[in-house]
Amino acid sequence: MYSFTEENYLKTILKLHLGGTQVISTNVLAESMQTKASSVTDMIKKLAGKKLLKYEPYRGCILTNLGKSVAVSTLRKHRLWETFLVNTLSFSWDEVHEIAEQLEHIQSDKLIRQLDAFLGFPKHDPHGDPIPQLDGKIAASPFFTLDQTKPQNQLVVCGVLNHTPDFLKYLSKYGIEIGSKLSILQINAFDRSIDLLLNEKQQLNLSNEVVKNILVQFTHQVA
Amino acid sequence: MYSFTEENYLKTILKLHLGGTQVISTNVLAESMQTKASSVTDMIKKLAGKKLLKYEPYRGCILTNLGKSVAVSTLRKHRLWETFLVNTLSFSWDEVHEIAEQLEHIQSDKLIRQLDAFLGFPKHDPHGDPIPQLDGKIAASPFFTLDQTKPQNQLVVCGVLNHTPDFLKYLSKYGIEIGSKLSILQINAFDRSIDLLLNEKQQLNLSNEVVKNILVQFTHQVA
DNA sequence: GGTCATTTTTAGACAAGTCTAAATATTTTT
DNA sequence: AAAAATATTTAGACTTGTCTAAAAATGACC
Repeated sequence: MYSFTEENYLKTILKLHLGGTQVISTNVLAESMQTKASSVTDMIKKLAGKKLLKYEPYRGCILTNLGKSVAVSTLRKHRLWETFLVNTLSFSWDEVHEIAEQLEHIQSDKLIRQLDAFLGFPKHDPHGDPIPQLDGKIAASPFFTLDQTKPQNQLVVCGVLNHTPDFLKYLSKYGIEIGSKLSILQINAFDRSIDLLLNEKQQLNLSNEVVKNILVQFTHQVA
Repeated sequence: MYSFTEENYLKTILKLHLGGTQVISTNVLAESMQTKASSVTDMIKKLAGKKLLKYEPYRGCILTNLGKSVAVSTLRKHRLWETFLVNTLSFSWDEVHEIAEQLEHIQSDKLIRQLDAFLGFPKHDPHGDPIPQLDGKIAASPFFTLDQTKPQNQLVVCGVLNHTPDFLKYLSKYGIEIGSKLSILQINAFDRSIDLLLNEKQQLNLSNEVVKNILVQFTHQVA
């Protein structure tokens, strides 16, 4: 129905919308897509022609409901495939993004329905991001970032905001993964780093840069 | 590494080779690829330039070892994905070809290794075709077509030669599937149709056209 | 409100893969 | 072995998505 490239543009615009931007400028989109502004202008015109987004020259673009539904569906496929790769094929969370970028474009509604059922209708992907449901609804994340915590909080790691392999490998090195238990010992005001106890045995200090990118929730809640 | 289109050409040429043709002519390839001869000439030149096949103008082409290894790898991916769709995601054997045509182009060696392991290193896909192994070896099929049988033979259905949804649905209608047991009652000389007993209870007559496209082996052997 | 810097669009070109129509080889027929 | 039929290749054009370089619009500053 839509090409790989069209789906990638729509997905990127959706992510920028979800990140809080109403109107997406050509340059911002070019940056996100790792391409040139002139290429973006061409593609935006094409997508506007297909009623997938609204475009005002020199102003930027906004997804239409149609465009949003295509983008959400692509995001749903991406996150389901990531879940499959980690849960079923034993990949680690830093290896799956590239492969899911390819798999998300496979065309078959039944394939995705069956995959969803096989995985047990998961609510979150391996990075803790919510998986859009069939009706297009994207649950608000019940998680918050570790830099919003207080001393003595008992937390569980639920996801990350930075998905780069470098960051994910850094966490793996310290044994931090989805489900890891964190007890906050102290928040250091001068550099906003956090001292904590990992899984009730290992004491660690994490920099603010790391802490900002870790999603957590309180221990008593259930994912 | 290679584009979807390049992989599809190589895979199609390999299938024609496996069907017994040494040198593949432009028109035959155009027919198989559902495209025009002029397009085939262009692509063949390109593939020859990449050392994937040998091409003599007006004569035809033959895969090189390099081209063969790419084609076999694509065929391996195709058949592993078909197995996954049927065994894991509950698809029926007439629904999987189209989806596997897309999935076979996903680029990740690790993905295929993990998928193979998850499926338990299957030897045959859901149509009974051998799955090429990692080293590139394609097992000769131990199966023969049902029209080569004799009365009183006890057989098991192992695959089909015709993969069209129409044919597969026809078989499904009579309850014939991989593993079905067939007892040959009589071979009718005038139309070469066969009377047989399906799964020890249902008597059937199958036309020669159908019988030619069903792969079987003797009951005592193990797939 | 005019000048300057920035952002965005346009114009023209390129690569991949396809097509039609015309030209050229090859094979078959006589 | 020449004529006719068939197979194959070439030439030129089209589509999708990209790029560079130049032109135009926008916004900021004084």
